[in-house]
Amino acid sequence: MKNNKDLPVEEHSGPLMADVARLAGVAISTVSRALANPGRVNEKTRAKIDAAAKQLGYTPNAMARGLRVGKSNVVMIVLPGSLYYGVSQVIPQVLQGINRSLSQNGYHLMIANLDRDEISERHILDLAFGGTVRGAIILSSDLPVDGGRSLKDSALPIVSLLFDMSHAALPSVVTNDRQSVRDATSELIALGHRRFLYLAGPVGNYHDNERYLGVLEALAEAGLSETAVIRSGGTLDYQHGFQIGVAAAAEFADLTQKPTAVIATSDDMAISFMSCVQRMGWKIPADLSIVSFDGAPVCEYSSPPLSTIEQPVEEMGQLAVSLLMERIDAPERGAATRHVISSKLIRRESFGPARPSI
Amino acid sequence: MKNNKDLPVEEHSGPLMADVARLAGVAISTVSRALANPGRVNEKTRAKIDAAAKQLGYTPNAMARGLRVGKSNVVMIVLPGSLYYGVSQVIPQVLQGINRSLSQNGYHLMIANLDRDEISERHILDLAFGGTVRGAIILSSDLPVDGGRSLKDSALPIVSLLFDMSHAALPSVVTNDRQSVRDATSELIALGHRRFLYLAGPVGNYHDNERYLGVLEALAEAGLSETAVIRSGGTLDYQHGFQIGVAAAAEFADLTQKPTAVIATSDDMAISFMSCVQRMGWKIPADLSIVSFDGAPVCEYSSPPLSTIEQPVEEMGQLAVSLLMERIDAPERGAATRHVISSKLIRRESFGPARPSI
DNA sequence: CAGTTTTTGGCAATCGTTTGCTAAACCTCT
DNA sequence: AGAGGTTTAGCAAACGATTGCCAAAAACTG
Repeated sequence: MKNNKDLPVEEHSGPLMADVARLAGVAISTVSRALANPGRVNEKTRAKIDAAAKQLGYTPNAMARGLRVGKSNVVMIVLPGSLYYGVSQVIPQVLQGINRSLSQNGYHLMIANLDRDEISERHILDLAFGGTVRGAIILSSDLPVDGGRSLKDSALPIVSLLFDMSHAALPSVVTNDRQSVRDATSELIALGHRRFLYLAGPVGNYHDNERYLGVLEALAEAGLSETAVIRSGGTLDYQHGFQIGVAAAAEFADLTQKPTAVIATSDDMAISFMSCVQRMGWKIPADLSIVSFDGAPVCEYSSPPLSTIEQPVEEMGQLAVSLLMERIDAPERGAATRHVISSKLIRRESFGPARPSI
Repeated sequence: MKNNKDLPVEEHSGPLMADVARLAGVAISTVSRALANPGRVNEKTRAKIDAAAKQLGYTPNAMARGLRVGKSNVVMIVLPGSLYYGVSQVIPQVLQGINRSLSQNGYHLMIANLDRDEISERHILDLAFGGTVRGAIILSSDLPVDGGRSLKDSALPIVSLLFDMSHAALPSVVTNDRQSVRDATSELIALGHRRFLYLAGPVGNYHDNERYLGVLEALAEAGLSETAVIRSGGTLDYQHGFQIGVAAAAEFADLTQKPTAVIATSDDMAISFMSCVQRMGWKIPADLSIVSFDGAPVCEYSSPPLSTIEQPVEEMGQLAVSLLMERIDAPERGAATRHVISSKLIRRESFGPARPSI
């Protein structure tokens, strides 16, 4: 094993556990036990070993360990297409929170982008089935499939974030999209608004569904008809939020009976919508109230400052991680619970009482 | 090897290469060669093997392969603290571009957050020295150190992105911060501006240095004194861009001799500054011209639309990846080249001729 | 059909660590 | 000093793939 015959160099990599053992004057198995198990080795020798390891700058080979014990310390996050883009900052904040929590648990974060193409799906499945990752957090309503393999029937612990996938047996961490939009809408109704414009995400999308239902519920509760709200958009993905807002502004300009309040499902849409509509001469909030979703920091600095429903993404990310840790530690496959963390409306100047008449 | 004595179950993981070999009726070494080497095996048997692999849903174990061949297919990106936050979207776009390029090269992306604390530095070094990652792209001007280990003297191929670290023997991909700011400043001078306010990033920061130098160079070229520019900020990190802008607005209000043009080193600062200053009654661009840096999409929708120097971050990310691939393939340790990709000023309504007099 | 080339099959070593085992070494306490 | 209990050494077998080697088999060639 250590008879490196007559090969003088071993440039390939750093010091091995055998080197540490030799320097510390102990057996290799003792080193292994000292570094991994807490109590199985005497304190004095452990100190000796630690010193030797530090002196050599020894770092255990993660792949060798992973291969042996059959597990890795990597978690992957599956992100839909380019959900980056724009301003909403939801994804970066999520990454931030998740990465921090994972670090504290001794895990690393790997990014897997779920584009529509076959190759990215295969990559994700390779990670999942190739033993590279120990668990996954997904931000998408459909799991990748390739050939005979599917994330769904992998033994990998998975937690869904932002999307409610508890029906698919995945523990899910979501915000109360519907309720928070419903509350916001009710508030607008209380301010006298009776006609609404809803800026939609892609039709069929979980968030768009929920938020729109929130609007409808508020209307119903107030005894208003569903015709009180006009849907705009629905074809583009959230990543094209700005375009959606621009298009919606044009649509708004053409309406004969103008709504007095706008509910946007992302800050991007709201920002570009507001900008366009102001350029056309409408006053916010005098002519038109606007409320949007996400809670991007920039909303505070638009003119007027934009009211938005803030998602506690960092907190959600942390919860997702701790759920994942539970699943990893105790792989009992029951109880796909749904955890809701409430968003809250940040009230700013972009909305106010409805204009008396239109 | 395959005499699993009398253990009935092997739930641990999916099918092995041995299973594929058995199903395809070939030897295990043939399977290995078929899946890795392109030409070493007959086309017919390779097809048989592929079919068997697909039927079983076989995925090679990445850690076993990695251990054997001594390399992984993971690249890590080292991000400074929480550079996320805000609106500038530089980081998310960088991640996007890098991840896409890496995927095309068969690599995966791992995120390593370089917070100030010791634990995160250790994590990064564990990744580097533990054989987990094959290369690194860093977005920071200082490399992590822990105990006797330092990224600097690891054999890991590293490429620096956004920061010029060619002096530290790292190939670097940067934009022409200085030149682009200089050009923008010159343009403002040509419009009659003679007094400037510069919204600074943290003092000592590479980008802040470069961009400020750009301003100074433009002033010098026009025969103006350095006193023509007032620096504001310099204490907070870029992640607190909004706060910097707010503080700068207050500072601006107190100035007895007002500048007529503002040069901000990030979009965040510019946005919050503009918002505050407008609220105080100043008109943009009539009273004050503003130009900022980054090229966040949202700038198009502020009021007035914000002029900004757009960094081609996606392109820079791609270049960084291809440089890294070169380093990986040919680990000759020479030529730490510096690659510059030009940013360009996007002219919008936030700047114009200087107000006749102040 | 013999001779040559291409393709496979087996075998075995290897990557660096973990872990079960037995026996030896050490320590503590009467 | 010997009993009883901890620790450690040393050995060896994993983990799942890659790879060099040689012989066997198959496929071509003339």
